[in-house]
Amino acid sequence: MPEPRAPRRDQLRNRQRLLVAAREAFAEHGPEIALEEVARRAGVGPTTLYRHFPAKEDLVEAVLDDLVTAVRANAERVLETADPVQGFRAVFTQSCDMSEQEVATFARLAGAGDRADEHAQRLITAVVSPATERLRAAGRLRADITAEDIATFVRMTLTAYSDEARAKAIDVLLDGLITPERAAPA
Amino acid sequence: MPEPRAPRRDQLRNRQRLLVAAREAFAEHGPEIALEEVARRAGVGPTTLYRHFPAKEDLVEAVLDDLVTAVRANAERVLETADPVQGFRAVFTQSCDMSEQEVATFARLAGAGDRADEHAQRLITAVVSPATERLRAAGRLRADITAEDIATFVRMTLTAYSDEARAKAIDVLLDGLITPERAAPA
DNA sequence: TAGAAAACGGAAGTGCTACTACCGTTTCGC
DNA sequence: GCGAAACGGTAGTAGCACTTCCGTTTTCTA
Repeated sequence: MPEPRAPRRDQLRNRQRLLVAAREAFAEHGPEIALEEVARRAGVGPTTLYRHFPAKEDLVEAVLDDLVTAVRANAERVLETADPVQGFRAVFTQSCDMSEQEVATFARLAGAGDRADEHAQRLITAVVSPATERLRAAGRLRADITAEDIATFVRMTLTAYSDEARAKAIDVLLDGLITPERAAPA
Repeated sequence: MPEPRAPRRDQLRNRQRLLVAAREAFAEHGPEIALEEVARRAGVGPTTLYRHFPAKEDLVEAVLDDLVTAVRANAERVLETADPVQGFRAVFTQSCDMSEQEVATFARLAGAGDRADEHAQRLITAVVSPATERLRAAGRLRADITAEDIATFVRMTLTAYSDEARAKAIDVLLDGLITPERAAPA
């Protein structure tokens, strides 16, 4: 069977423009904004938008992917240098502490329907999994806590109203999740 | 000026029917359900629904009020009998641990727009405030935590996916929020 | 219990939005 | 340069929030 042809440049360019426009539009107006407005901002026709993202939820998921990309890269970099506890703290904190606009956008999108919710959960789980497992291997993770749980906690903190409340929640959760160092094993 | 006439019986009855129907409908289908369907379930005409709740958000807020009523009564009863720490634990836990259906409904509604979000926050703050202040007065509340913060935490836990993850979050948060008893004061 | 006041039901209509279908035109890859 | 693929625009469908109008029924009250 023949190799499928590589995607055209204008296709990639338009997809990118749509993602950027959607991200901005969602940040300003939330997911209620009309898709035609997103298309107009991106400088493409409505049909092009629907060609790339057949349903609104597809666009929302793609924007969520976009938002998480930077966070994930950061998490991987941190894990290479920090010890398990500090690495976990950093990943957990900065997964919760994206820029204020990003947090607002993410929270609004993650609450925009079951499908977006689940997608956000999957994305965050992938981000926090390595740091969580490393913490567990070091014997410093509270018992019975899974990476899924951690992702849920992160997602929860994103729904906090103020940065202040979010910071407090992060603090309390971290305190409870990281167990104290035990005496050196035999 | 003359006393305004008392509300008619059919008005009150229809309002109640609408609230019950809306609660069920929201629980089953989330807030996306069409209002005409809610009216049909309640056995009233669409115009009657709009007379009682001019905007969909008004209906959502009213249902939230309804859902919180039982929880609040429970909280007040608990506070009269339990000591500050146990009272706080009970209020916090059962504010998070409504019946599974109630939690699902509440979470879906509380995420249904900014206005619903803020309303939910206000309601929960009112419920947890007394228990929080009593815990603070007993010197057992973590520093810098306000009743608003507690309400935020409770609301956060409602967005957890599974009952299991919610239970874990409650556990971790309670551990972090209640400070250990200090030596007897001078 | 009569009569006014108020709530009701139904139908029709507005405006917005997600999404589809069609089709001539432009842009790209080979 | 040629064919395939993506594009843009227009028109249309369907669903939903919300409004208006109006004749009918229910309820309160004197």
